Amino acid sequence: MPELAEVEFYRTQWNDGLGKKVLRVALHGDKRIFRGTDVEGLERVLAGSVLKSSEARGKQMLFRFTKDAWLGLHLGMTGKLTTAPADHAPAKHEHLVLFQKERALVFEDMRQFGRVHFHQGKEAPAWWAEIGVAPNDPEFTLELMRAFLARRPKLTVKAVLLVQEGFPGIGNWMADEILWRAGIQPARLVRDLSEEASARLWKETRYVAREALKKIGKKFGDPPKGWLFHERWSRKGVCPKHDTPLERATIGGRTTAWCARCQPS
DNA sequence: TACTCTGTTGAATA
DNA sequence: TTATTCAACAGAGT
Repeated sequence: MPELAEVEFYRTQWNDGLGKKVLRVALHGDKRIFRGTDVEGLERVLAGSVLKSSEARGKQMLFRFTKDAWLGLHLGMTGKLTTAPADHAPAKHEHLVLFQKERALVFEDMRQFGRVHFHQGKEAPAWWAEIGVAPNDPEFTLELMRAFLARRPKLTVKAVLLVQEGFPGIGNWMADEILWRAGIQPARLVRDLSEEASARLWKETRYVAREALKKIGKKFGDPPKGWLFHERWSRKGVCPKHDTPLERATIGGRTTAWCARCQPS
């Protein structure tokens, strides 16, 4: 579930803990979300450190602590960040809990497609610096997007929108929303896009990213009325513009919904 | 009961 | 190097 805007929303859920010390760390260190992570170091260093700040880039989040400690989080498909009372007992899927005096900062992830990174150093970890420019960033220019498309000519447009190096933060529902608004058939190959079509793709990518951030990033909830979002889940979904039934297929390995009338080619 | 579906992604294979 | 497929996981729905 968590795409660009939802990630931003979840990031802010730990804001109450900013400037406060972590007294104790509870975690399920054998879970998949910790794969490749120095769990022992994470536990030892974060206990006694103070949460200083946080930032989101695409679907990634980075929390900065004192002691030069950095906690990177990815929510996968079912990850959530919440807070709980200080005496909270971690539930089955609450794999990482940072206890502070007044509250517990909770990371839960039922299906464990998410990920926890721990890093200690003056600078942010290398993987963080390498994240691409997200569509809500002013640096996400038409030229930048076209340069990325040029390297993926044989992907379908639907598939290319899901490649995080080029479109950080875009996930399945946002991709469908963008293509519907841009009037592009999702199974179209990238190399067959006209100049005009790629310009529309760029414009709508930015629009959907910014609007979603505005509406969902602040206060969790559904996108505005009239978005394809509200129709694409249901078997009986119809195009918000013409009420024509939506087409459905697996494209780029993912369930895809589109309107044959709005997106003929 | 058993089988299918799911908003992610990254490893293995071609 | 780039594209495709499948598995990791847990639960809900049919």
